[in-house]
Amino acid sequence: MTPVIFWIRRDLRLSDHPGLTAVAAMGRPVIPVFIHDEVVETHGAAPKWRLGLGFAHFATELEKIGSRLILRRGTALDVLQDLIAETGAGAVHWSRGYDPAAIARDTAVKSGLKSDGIEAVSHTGHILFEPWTVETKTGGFYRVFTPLWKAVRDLPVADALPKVTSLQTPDTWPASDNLDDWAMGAAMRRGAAIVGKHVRVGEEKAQARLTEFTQDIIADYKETRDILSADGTSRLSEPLTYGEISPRQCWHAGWQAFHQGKKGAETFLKELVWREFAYHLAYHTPHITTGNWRPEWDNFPWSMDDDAALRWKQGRTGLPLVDAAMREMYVTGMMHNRGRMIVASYLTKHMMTHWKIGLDWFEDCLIDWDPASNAMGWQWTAGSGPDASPYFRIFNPETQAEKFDGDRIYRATYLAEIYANHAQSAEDFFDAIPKSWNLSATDDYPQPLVPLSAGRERALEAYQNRG
DNA sequence: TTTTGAGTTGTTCGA
DNA sequence: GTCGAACAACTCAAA
Repeated sequence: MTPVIFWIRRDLRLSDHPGLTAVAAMGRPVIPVFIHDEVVETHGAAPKWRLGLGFAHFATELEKIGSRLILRRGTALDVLQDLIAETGAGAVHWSRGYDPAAIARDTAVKSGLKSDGIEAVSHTGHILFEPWTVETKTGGFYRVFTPLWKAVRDLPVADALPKVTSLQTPDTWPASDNLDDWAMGAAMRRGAAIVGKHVRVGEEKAQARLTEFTQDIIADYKETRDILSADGTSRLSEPLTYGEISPRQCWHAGWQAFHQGKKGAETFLKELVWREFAYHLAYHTPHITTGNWRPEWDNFPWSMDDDAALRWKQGRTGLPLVDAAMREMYVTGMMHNRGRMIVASYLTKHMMTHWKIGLDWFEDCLIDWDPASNAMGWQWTAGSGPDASPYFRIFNPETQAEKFDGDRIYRATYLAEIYANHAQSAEDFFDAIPKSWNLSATDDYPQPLVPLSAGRERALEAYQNRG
């Protein structure tokens, strides 16, 4: 009866957890371990900090069912080999990842363990449909969203599994690092206390949000999800990122709402499939996370990380809606979906700045950062990605403000220079930012960094003449 | 193999 | 103010 190591990564839940359910059923002691490994090492400030909150909370959930979460730091394979030597474990199980960094790490771990004679098993759970199981009629993977949606929307999805309520414990627990020593929030110079007011950590809150969303919000989701100041989106991206809720539970809840006649549910289900699409693309074309998905964009005259890009990061472009959205992200760790499109369009089109600058900044700031969705979203906006936006689709931040923030509530929440001390969030921004930015709430609001009309014309011409 | 229809999220202009 | 067309051409998926 040798112990089994369950390697926890982005699957911080007890409900509908195929891997954990499988090891619980093996009748052997289970040692859950989280490794601060080579992938975690590279995370941006906010995702890393939020991940720390996530597994600290999950550790307490494991303790409630009589288990523990062992913390170790180092290269994943080395740490696992050490733990196997210490505990006599004969197997390591984990939930599969699909982005290039996870795949590279896990491939090395699997072959290393197998050559040691250790059983290494990966389980499903992070996405709905395994990328290699969804194919076009001619045998390739989908490069366009709508055909993928039509292909998967009626596929069977297994029922959610019941919550794991007990795990056998080993005779002696291996030593664990002290979480505080890892300083997961060390790079959060923007003030974890401020962003901390907005995070929702753990499975219980995720389940409650799914219930609230499918009961009260989903019916009008198609319309209200676009209103910037409304509570009209699912806000499930944060727990989905860390596996605090399973996509399968979201899928079934969405279909249930749909069958109750809540029309907006279909739009929500499509959003879940967009998440699938991003992971399938990351799996089949891993370069999507690092370079232009369409190589013909490699010679486009992008600006890089210059003073203009800094002003975009600071929310000082002079376009109120762009700046409000950038500050929403800085203060809350989240940005409304429509805000993401608007700031991305302004950066890549009006400013003609490389999407990679935006991708990296989002990776540093977003508590719901997801490697696959972030890459797909930026390339979609820039036009360099699959199923990309046509070159002439350039968001006008003023028109968008009229349509989706007509009452100015969203802008007023975050822009102290224009809407003086209107809301706590505007003050929080100036408390959170680095001193080196040298910004104050009483500064004059700047003129537009790139005027809308001229910027649009310039982008249209450059995009048209590409290649 | 060839053909056909379609393709997340927009803006502007002119009738 | 409202509405349809133009903004391009190409790739993708399926028949």
